[in-house]
Amino acid sequence: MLQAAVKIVAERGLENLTLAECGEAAGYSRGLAAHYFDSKEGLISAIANHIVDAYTRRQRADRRFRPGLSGLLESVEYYLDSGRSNVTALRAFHAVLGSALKHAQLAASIAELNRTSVDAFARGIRSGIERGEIRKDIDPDAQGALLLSALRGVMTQWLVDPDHVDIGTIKRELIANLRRLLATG
Amino acid sequence: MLQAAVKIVAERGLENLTLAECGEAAGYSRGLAAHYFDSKEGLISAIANHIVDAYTRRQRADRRFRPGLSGLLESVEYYLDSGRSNVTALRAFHAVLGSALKHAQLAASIAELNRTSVDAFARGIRSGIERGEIRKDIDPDAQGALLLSALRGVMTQWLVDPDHVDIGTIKRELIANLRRLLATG
Amino acid sequence: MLQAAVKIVAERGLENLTLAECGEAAGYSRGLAAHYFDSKEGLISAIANHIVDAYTRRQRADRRFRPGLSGLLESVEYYLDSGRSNVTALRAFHAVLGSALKHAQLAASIAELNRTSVDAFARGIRSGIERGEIRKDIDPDAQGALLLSALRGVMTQWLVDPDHVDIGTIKRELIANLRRLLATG
Amino acid sequence: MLQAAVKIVAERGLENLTLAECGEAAGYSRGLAAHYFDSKEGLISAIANHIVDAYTRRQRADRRFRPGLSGLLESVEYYLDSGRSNVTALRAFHAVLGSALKHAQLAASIAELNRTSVDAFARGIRSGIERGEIRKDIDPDAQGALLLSALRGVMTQWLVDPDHVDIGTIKRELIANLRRLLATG
DNA sequence: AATGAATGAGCATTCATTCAT
DNA sequence: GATGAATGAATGCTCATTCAT
Repeated sequence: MLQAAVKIVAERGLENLTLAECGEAAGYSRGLAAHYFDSKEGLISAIANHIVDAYTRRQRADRRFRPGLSGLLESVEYYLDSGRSNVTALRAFHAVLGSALKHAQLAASIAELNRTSVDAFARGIRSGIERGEIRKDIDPDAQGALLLSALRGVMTQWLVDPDHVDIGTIKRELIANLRRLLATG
Repeated sequence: MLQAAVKIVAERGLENLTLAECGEAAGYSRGLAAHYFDSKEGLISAIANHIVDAYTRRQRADRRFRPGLSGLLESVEYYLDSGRSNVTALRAFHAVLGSALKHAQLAASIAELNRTSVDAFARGIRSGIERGEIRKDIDPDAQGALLLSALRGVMTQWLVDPDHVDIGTIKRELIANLRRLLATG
Repeated sequence: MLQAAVKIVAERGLENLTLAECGEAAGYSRGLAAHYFDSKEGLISAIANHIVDAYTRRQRADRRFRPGLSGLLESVEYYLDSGRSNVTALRAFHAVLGSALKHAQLAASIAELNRTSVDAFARGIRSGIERGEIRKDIDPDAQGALLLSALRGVMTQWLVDPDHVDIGTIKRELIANLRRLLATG
Repeated sequence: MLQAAVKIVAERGLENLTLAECGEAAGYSRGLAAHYFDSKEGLISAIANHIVDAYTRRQRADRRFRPGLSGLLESVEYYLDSGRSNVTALRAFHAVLGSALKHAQLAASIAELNRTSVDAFARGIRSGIERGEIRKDIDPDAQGALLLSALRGVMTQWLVDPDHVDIGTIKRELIANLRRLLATG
């Protein structure tokens, strides 16, 4: 039933999903979603977690982050490519991100997701520093926050206007930026 | 009446605003908003435009973008500082951004806003290139898109978790990044 | 709309009245009752007060309590006769009395009604004492409570089984009781 | 399971008891009550009978009605005292009485209960008459109905407003009334 | 220009009921 | 004997919408 809901969330957002529609889209009765999730809030919470989990799991399941600068750059490329090739999951994920501020419960788990994501980039940067591939005079945490912002922001712009946002060009430019910014010597 | 609605949108999002509440919050009757805006969609459209206008107007009203690299860096600083000092407007603006995908009408105007914003940064970069302050081998449009992404993304992370996102540090790091990336020589 | 609801309450009780049915029974739309009374609780409260008011108003509107023992006996007779001749109002009134324990709000106003009703009988007794028609060695308040109990209890028994409860005989017996109990000498 | 339901009925009334809650309150599954009682109506019927039985059994179990006037007065005292000392059973019993009018099935058994109760008092009176302790010129059935009304009505008033209804005083006054009314000579 | 009455659709929620273990 | 999954109807509640003034 969760999977059936992802598509609806991708199309119309988290709060426009109704309990009845959720049950019917999964091939069950109108009342089943309410029976399982107890309340609208419970449904939103469950769906949101599922969407976030599915999105982040995909990022990591297919490929392990490799250490060092090249691993970081690969993960950046992969982030942009996988988003572009799976629009439904991307839209659903961004719908959840956009609803975080309206639901205290969601805000907490999105805040945690953000910290985890920033941390993953920061760890990649630190491993590059240890290897001598990345310069020491930068702040890994701040750079991680900026990198996550850039990646999500590019996808946001692309979702709202795919014809005028060239992910390919932007991706190349971002990779070049990172090389210039981070690479030693 | 528009102003009274901004606060509500900042707190509960664009679609959770009701026509009656909108009228009453402005000190009028429950029916006035419906009378003015005809329909819910009309209200959403008007409020969204007002929020976007108010937000972008603020960015430009106080100060004119100065040309060249230093003007670009100033505008970056100003973006982050003004967002942090006016949370209501910031939340309302991001609420509108987050609702863009669910409303075809909104999507068009947000897409235009994005193009305009990216363009403003791109023009700043080009003016820096003309002055010889910014290197030539970068793509001004892609860099504009990345810069806008970074700025909005940082504010998004801060809104959802202000205690764990240090805008000051990130701002310094971003400015340093831009100097390294863009400056000639 | 209140009047239309009384009949339903008399037939099926206070809590089995639905907002939609209430509006339709009054010749309006299904949603009007909710619009007027805001909530189910508001409806119950309004209807209950109206039923109690209508019942007690009838008791006093038609005839003023006359002072002294004869006035008291007249009011006792009238209570039993008017209940028997207006079954709908009686059933509605007893439905409200029976629901008092389940609704804190109702409990308070029924408690007040009880005090007022007991007081009215107590005052009648005291006026009889002053006139020398009623003996002094009784407790007017306790007698008032007992009298109210008897009157309501008789009607309750009659409502549930009209064929086996002979109000006429009981009324005569009650009047005779009161003469023997209260009369001086 | 029946016992577990009595408490709920005492608190929230007969029809606000749900089948699932009934099973869970007894420490079983949500579905057991439905399995035992088949339907909601079956549950209400069973619970109501159990409550009435438990209440009347208590009245008679501890003590046998003794014959004559003194036995009658004792039973009156016991009715008021036992109700006051076991509020849950009293509330549950009155909840059933109050629901009688809404359920044809219940109405029949409550009508029978009323006849039986009135009859018990009438028999007590008749035994007093036979002994020469109670005057002959009264109607035992009507007096029984009035006595039952008084007892139940006092408890009803006390339940809804225990602070303003003094059962002790009323009890003494009622006993005195009965002596004056019924005693020969 | 502004208000308020009235409507009706949409949705969350509760709960009796059925059915398969 | 007992449990749990699943259904669908009933209902309270919110709101956009319309209309009359």
